[in-house]
Amino acid sequence: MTVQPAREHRRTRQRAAVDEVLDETADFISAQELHALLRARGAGVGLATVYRTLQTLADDGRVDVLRSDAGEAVYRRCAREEHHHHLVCRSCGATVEIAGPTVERWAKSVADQHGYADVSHTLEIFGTCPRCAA
Amino acid sequence: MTVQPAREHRRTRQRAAVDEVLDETADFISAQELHALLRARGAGVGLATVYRTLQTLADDGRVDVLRSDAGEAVYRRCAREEHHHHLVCRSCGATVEIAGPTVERWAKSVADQHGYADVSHTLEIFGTCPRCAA
DNA sequence: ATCAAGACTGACAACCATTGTCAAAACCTC
DNA sequence: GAGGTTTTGACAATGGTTGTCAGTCTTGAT
Repeated sequence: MTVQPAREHRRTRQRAAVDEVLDETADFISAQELHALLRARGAGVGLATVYRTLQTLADDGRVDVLRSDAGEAVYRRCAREEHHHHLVCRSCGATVEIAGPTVERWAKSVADQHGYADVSHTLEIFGTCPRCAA
Repeated sequence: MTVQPAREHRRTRQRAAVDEVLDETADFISAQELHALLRARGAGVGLATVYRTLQTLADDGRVDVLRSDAGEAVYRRCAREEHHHHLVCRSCGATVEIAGPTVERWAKSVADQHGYADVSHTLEIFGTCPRCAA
């Protein structure tokens, strides 16, 4: 078997459209919002397709997913590939990516202490950004 | 005992029932599960009431809420009142409460660095507990 | 006890994000 | 192009959660 870099999915107009929106959008966006945006923009894409595309991207680690307070899943294309966290503005959604080796180690050690294996964790920080606080 | 600091809600059979289940349950439980459990136990309580009761408890900070991977809200009565986190078994749900002053400070400082005010954060650790790993 | 006021309840409908379905369309390889 | 596979999209179905509203229960006062 030849080395398969990562061409597992086909390039289609719909996926390109979703990708484009993700590139232009700095903040987390929900599948519904993305769908509405595409429709408004003329390049309509089926809702189911939007969901499938986002899910695929998330599975491949190409976008980050987290849950809004309402429990809705929101997506965002992130700059760094490695594991990281987010500092999100509660008011406008402005997001800063955070790398926290300290926390990673801490989480690991806490889990070890209690004998938990296969550890993963979620960590998001919320606050009011400088612009919204003004 | 005459001093009633915060009797904002009435005591009813239904709320007592929900409370009881929460006391007996060490792991996070969903509203649906709680409702089924009550029904099976004979002390039926309306589903809407279960939801309302849990929401009220959560608002009052009497139970912790977090979202399962499926996006379902799950509830748990916690031992400590102060802010803390959880180490949850991915398989059986066994939960350990964790206090992490280090993380609290870290989160605060990260937020400060970026000028974010009014900071809060969510942090949960998932893993496989010793018993499930066996 | 009794009562009135209003908080609480529950069966059911309504919501809404998300997923399943499946025939038609798009795509790639030969 | 032809054939086989992947993708799409309109629509139905699912499932957790919230809204509704008339009837019931608590509570504090009488």
